Amino acid sequence: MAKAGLDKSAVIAKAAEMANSEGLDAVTLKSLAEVLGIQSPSLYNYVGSLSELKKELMLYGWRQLEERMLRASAGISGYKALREMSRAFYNYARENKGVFDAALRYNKFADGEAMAVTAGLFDVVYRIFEGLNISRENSEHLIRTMRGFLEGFALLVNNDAFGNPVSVEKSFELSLDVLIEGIKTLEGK
Amino acid sequence: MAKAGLDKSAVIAKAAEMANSEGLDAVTLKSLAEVLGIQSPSLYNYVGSLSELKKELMLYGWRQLEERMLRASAGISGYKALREMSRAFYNYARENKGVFDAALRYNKFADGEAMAVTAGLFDVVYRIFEGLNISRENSEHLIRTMRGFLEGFALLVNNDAFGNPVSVEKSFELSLDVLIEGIKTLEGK
DNA sequence: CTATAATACTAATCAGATTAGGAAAATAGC
DNA sequence: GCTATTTTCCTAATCTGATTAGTATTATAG
Repeated sequence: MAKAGLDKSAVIAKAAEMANSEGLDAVTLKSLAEVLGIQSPSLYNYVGSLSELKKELMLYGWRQLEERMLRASAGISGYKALREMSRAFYNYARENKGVFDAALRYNKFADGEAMAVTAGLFDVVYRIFEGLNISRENSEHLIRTMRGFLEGFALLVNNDAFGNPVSVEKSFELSLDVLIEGIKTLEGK
Repeated sequence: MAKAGLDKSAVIAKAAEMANSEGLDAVTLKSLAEVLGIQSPSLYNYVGSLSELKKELMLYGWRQLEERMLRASAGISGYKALREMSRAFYNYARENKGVFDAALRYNKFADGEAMAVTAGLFDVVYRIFEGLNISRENSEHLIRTMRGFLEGFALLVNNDAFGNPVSVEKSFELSLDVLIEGIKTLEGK
């Protein structure tokens, strides 16, 4: 029995790949082990349990999302930054359905880990709102507005929940327009 | 073996109750059968499988949501109606975590059934936007904006994903303010 | 009062997670 | 390079919960 030369991050990465191509529920210890060429009990050398694996997938997703969003907003500010970050979020969700699904489903604040992973992101968004002359308190509310919209919209799209043929891309852009116009009324408040 | 006097809707209702009190994942055929006082294989007289049961729970949720939202907007129009409907949605999600969770997770358009259940709701929302002199095309986009926000925000709240102590109720109200101000810029377009 | 359908049950089977115990490969320290 | 330790992997076994098969009993239709 030659060793497979795996490590924890390789296992998570393969699980992410599977989740994206076949759906989060298709990731079982059994199926993952098979793809990795080992027996399922051997996976316990890398993760403590299936639910821990899913949690790792959640953190993996938030890390990648943060990275993409920070990159997207680098060097710009104001509404343009907000828009670019939002698009980066949406694009990631579209291109990584399974991981995004995990990011949402296991997005419990309880354990604090997810919070730590995205702390940098929050800082940037607060700074954007600061630049727009929006009070800290309102920024806290607005972050929730944006999170709610972005996560909900992406979830709906990924679930094919929008039944009619109207362009989803256009809906996303118009939604950002609407949100931004609304946020403008809070400048200086 | 005296018959339990069950029927499909009683089974779904009990499953809903369990989902709300113990979480959607706590609803298994085993646990549900136990609560109903029967053996788990007997459940197959009412539902075809566990996943069918979950789908029924999803439809059950959308039906209740529709009913509450229609009631909330009866007799009013415009932004007031939009606000009341949104609050009804939010309150339902807060008070029925498990069922709401099912409503989101199984909210695939694919099978059309979910669509049929909420068709009446859509009609009303289109009418509200019509009353605001917003074009049909923009209404289609705006419904998606609202759905995205409402579903995402409620999901985040239910998952305790908002880590800081700022009032969530206030965030919800301010979010509605922002959305409505944004929508106002589309009147007549 | 019978024929049929509906509702339960028990006994099995199956899939997948997890645990236990042990062997081979890699690695650390000498 | 050699031995002790750790790591990685395996097989065998257990457990939980879904699902199927086959059967008995209760309700209901006529």
